[in-house]
Amino acid sequence: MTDDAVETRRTAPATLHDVAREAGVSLATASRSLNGSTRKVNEEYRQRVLAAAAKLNYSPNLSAQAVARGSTTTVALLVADIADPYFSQMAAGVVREADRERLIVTMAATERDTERELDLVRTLRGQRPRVMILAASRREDDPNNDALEAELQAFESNGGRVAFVSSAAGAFHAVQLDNRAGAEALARELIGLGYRRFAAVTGAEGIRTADERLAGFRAGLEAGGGTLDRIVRPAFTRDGGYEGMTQLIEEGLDGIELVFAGNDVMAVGAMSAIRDAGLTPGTDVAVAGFDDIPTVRDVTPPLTTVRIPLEEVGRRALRLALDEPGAADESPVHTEVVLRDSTPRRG
Amino acid sequence: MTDDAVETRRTAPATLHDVAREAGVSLATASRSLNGSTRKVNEEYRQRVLAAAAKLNYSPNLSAQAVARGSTTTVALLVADIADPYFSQMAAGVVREADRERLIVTMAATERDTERELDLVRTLRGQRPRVMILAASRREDDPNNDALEAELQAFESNGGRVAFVSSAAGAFHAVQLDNRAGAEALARELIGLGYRRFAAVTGAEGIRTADERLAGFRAGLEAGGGTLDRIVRPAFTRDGGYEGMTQLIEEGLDGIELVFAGNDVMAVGAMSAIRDAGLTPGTDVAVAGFDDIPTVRDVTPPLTTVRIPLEEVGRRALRLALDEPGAADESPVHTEVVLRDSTPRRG
DNA sequence: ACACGCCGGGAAAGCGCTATCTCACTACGG
DNA sequence: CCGTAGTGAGATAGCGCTTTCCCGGCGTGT
Repeated sequence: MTDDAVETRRTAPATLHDVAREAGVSLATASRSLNGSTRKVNEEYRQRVLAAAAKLNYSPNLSAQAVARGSTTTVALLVADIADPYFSQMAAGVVREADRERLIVTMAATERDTERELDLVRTLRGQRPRVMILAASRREDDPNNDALEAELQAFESNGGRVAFVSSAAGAFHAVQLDNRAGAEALARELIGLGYRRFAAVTGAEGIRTADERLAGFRAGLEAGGGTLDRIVRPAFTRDGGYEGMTQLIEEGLDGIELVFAGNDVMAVGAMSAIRDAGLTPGTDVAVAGFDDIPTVRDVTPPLTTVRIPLEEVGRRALRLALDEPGAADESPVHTEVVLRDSTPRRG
Repeated sequence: MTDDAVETRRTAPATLHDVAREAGVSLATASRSLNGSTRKVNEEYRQRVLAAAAKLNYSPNLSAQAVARGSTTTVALLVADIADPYFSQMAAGVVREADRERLIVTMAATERDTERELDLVRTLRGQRPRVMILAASRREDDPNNDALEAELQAFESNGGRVAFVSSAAGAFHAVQLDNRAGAEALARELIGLGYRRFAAVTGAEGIRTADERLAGFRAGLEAGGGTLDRIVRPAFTRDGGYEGMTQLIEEGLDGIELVFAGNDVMAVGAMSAIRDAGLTPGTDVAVAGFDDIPTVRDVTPPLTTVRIPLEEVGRRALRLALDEPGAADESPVHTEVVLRDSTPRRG
């Protein structure tokens, strides 16, 4: 009694060869019947092949097809953190659009480590995906940037397509998020609501997204006569927001009316910190974020933020990579200030 | 002047053959040098091959490897909705564990459509993944269940591994979520806090997760002398929660002290509905959820819920599929009631 | 000194497919 | 009635790899 006898009989998957034999046709005919070949095939044969395939529970081996065809049906997606709503919303968009194109998405997380990112790009390149979408946040001065660019360049010159999600992506196509303009518009609106004295809680210097948003916000304030009195730069995460806000409170808010968080998860963390300090967000100190992740409608008070249509961003990233260069819409994604109760009009 | 001349020279990726030629060794030696073969290869040759590979920016074609080896390094993951934190947290766990094993994750979303799910399983089977993880919610009586089971059975008999995330998965391995016990424990605790009259807002009948949680909750109440006065069953989503709660309020809460939502996103929606109706969640009517997604710490008041370690669930699902049968830990995942301010002690 | 095993490189046979090429067969115009 | 285009099925040459299998060269024991 061998081990094999114990578990369910393990059989190799049916191959096209098996199907052809079962149907009594040649390999070529079987292949032509099962996937839209240009060649016509006698209807009777076709039916025989289809029946045989069904009978044998045939499932075409995508790897073999990829090797034979010299191209895959795969899209690779790189994000910083899958559990972060910012990225998971985007990923949902990519997956949805990929599905429409009957493409399969492989997903990896850089965990915000550029070394890892480079590694992942190298590995994923082995898949020969049609497209690689890089949505993980870029850092300005990273030592790995050059290597990454080289790797992607190689990928493109081998016929792959690259799409970034970011504001600028060097030589590559990108879905442009106009962080600067969005933050600037937000600042103006807040000034309009009567705020004058601000602080910012945002990610470390060098994270491009964080830098751009801060710069835009500052520009908007200056134009309107507001002042950015304090800036803290903890991690670009929910806990970073909490921590940064706590620090701000401990050092004394003295007069700060509104805290601008570099993204929504930070804003949410900041609100918790405010509350834990015995203050009321919105009333004692206003809070604004960026992204408009779903959660922020449900916190109290609902958060003022800059809306980015994240799912659409994901979809557009894929389209951008798939469509003929030129045909694709490379205009910046439309962002929009959404005022909610976390920034009440100031008496 | 051809089109080719316009864009960057498009060259085929370097093949192992190219590397071998460049290094002046045979194909076999190149192959053996570049991936941990059992066979030893002369250190000098090895270095030559490595250098050649680096020079040519060689990236092994994973599809070709898969065909030649007859096995892949892929894991397929099916979830209902990637943007839903419940699933994205789990996905993050799967991806992390997969990364540890140097496996690549391909991800698809069923959008809660069992037809699609079946389709996706069929497609993904073509990848010949080592593992398929099905985390999308099961429905009790779905007409596609048999076909799905057959498909998975075929996959397993071809040497693939299947792991479900759910309470029961027929013949397949599963990471068990003890929804029933969790909900029952929650009910007991709530009774202990002084609540007696309850309503439930949960997903449609037939969604196994929803049914089990409701049954458990009911059992807990009965044991403790509480009553479940009303049940509404909208969609199993945030908006469903909002809608269900609105309905409850419109029909009159008369005496209901606490609303149990079938999951956290529903609870969050319900809290918004309560607030939009001019009431205060926690004070006017208490709310409890299930899952403990990150968001619920940050809503006001923080939500009482049953904690599921979602990331761990994802990791365990992969381990379960990868490890030798028997070696894997198939005990139900530990759930834990987390009392927060949305259910203050009563009277 | 010689047979014998071991070591490790190279040739080559696949892996499951696709796509090109071949070729028997039909149909049709001159 | 023959030559010539189509047609469409089948044979086959790959695709980029891995992994046998073969074989020459070396070290050892007698």
